[in-house]
Amino acid sequence: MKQAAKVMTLADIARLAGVSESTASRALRDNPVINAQTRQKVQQIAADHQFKVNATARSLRTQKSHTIAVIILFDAKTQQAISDPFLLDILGVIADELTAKGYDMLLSTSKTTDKDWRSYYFDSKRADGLIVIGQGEHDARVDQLAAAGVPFVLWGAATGTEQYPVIGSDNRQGAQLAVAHLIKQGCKRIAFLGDIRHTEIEMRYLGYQDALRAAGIKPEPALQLNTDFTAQAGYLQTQQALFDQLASLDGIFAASDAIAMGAMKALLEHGIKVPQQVAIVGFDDIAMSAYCTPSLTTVKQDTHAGGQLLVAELLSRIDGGKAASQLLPVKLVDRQSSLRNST
Amino acid sequence: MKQAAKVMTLADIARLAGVSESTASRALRDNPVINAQTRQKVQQIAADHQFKVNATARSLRTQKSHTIAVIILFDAKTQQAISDPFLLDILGVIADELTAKGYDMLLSTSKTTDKDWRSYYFDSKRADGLIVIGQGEHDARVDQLAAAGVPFVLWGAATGTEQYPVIGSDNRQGAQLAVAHLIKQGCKRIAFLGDIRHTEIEMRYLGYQDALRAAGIKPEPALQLNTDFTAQAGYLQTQQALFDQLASLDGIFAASDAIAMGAMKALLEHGIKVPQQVAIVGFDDIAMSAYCTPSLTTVKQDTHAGGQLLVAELLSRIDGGKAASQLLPVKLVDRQSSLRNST
DNA sequence: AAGCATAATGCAATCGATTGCAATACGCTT
DNA sequence: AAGCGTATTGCAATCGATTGCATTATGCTT
Repeated sequence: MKQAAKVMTLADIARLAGVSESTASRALRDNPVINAQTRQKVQQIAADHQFKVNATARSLRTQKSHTIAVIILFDAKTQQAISDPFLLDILGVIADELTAKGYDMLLSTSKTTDKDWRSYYFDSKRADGLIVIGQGEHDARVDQLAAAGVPFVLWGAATGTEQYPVIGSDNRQGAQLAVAHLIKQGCKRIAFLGDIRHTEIEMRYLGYQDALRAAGIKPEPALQLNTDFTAQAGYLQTQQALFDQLASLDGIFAASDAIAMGAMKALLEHGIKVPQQVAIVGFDDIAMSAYCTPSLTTVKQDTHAGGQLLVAELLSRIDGGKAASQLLPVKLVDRQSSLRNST
Repeated sequence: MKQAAKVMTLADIARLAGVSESTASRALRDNPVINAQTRQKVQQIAADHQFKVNATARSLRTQKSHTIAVIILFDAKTQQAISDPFLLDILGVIADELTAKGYDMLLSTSKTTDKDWRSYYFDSKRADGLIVIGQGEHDARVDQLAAAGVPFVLWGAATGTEQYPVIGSDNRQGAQLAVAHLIKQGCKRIAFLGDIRHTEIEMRYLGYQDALRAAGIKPEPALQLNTDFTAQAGYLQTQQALFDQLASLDGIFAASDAIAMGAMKALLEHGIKVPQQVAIVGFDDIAMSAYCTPSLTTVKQDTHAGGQLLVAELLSRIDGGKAASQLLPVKLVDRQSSLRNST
């Protein structure tokens, strides 16, 4: 029993059913040109033997692998995305959606994968299409995919100039909501912690500026502090800001919840009361945000809808349809870190 | 340029090199039966055209897909693992290690995948082997893989009775270290928050009991509280414990950092000082643990070594070698949540 | 020059599922 | 019974890379 038995092929199933291989193949696929009785018979025999067709043989013949490659794209110099709960959320949804649609999912990260995605995944028939998560700092490989007409979609921020479908949250509006909320809580001098060299963060910075201007506050460039996507970076950057005598800060908008938590830790360590002295808002609504102390006000991204859309748009594209960029709504989730009871 | 050009095949490369397809194939693989000059010539032409052999054709002929399926196994009724940073850490390492070894990684979750892993992944040649992450509550599919002789390894807790290789941290020792630390900090009555129906957590409970007994403290069954792997479950369970008049609690050992953070939130909300009144230790050392307030004492699992070992053992097995269960060392990382300065 | 050993290469079969088209079977109408 | 139309099935080719074995080429020795 320990020894792997010889794996059955379609030929074995056909023999047991007393039909040819081609009939067995068509019957298994429920092709109506085959008589219903024959179909049922073949399918039963296959089920009895837990038979699955050889996927590689099928892929070679049909020129379709029924596999999607998902690539997590980030900078070699940042460790952020790899442990970001937001990322795992969206990966889980993608995996489940692909499974439901009969596709397998290949996963890799751009950290160690310097290969040409087109030839490696698409031309060599490993995958029928690609989902790229993240934009890094404008990776040329994404442009190459688009130029080559490879079916793919990207999770990130659409600027409107891309030649490929981008799906992502309305970063600009999310940031605007967050900063408007901080202003409403009485904040006058709000720092922005995030790396605007990333398109998504750049859009959040625009929303930050929108909210400031709408309140008649002139944005100060010195309050925009490039920060990697880790709690550690948020902590160190906030410590630096306090040392740099940005002591008149009364608000922080962080480009991610991880950054926000690090910043909050630095503030509390300096005896600064959150939110009374400095209020904080993050972005993502990861599961932990409700359970840190104080709980974190944040902008919620709908990872579920995002994952579903990525899959739906890509499969539409693969099936010959069009894939369009889409902007997902965001929502402010207010919690302790920003609520000053200043009604 | 937008239109996908016809994909080159090995036959095209062979024609350009002026050799047969079999020579081209052998040359591309650097087979020494082919003259070095011929090899170099073929390889150069392939590189000039960014040529990759058709993966499905190769798999069919060689009977090897060079793909590993990674399955995240958890209960349908728990949402835990899907957003656990610990999980993403280990997935990232596995992905990178497999890439480095020339393998692709398929990812799926057991939530929506009820298929027979043997026939779906192994018999149908989608994958050469499997890595299963987690044990859930003794999933029969794992036993079936072992019985069928499918090459796989599992991340979890080894009880010593498994017929397959299990790789995981020394959960028992980790818990023992954590609880011994709490006792050293003066804790007398320590709750255990975790679901012992999971083997890993059961081992942690054994370590918890070991430490209590070593200190001459009799373990109280009422202090073991089944808790799902979420911060929310930790929060609710701790609130319940406080309501149940477990007010004489002075320590909490949580089976994961997420649970610990939820528990800490509940304590702080009740005005209970951490660690002065109740000290807390978690398990995992996720990135956030250092940045919550107070920072969380925890048991560090070496996800990097774990991911590497999972891959190494599985590939050894696939190559005809033996794969052995391995226990990884753990380490207590002490931080604010448990340090009472009670020297 | 002939013979032998070794190096290098190519032919053809193989892997297992699918599918176009031809052949066969069946049912109905005249 | 013959003819026609439709349903059902099977043959054989195909997909593209790999590899066993035969063939050819080359170099060395006698």
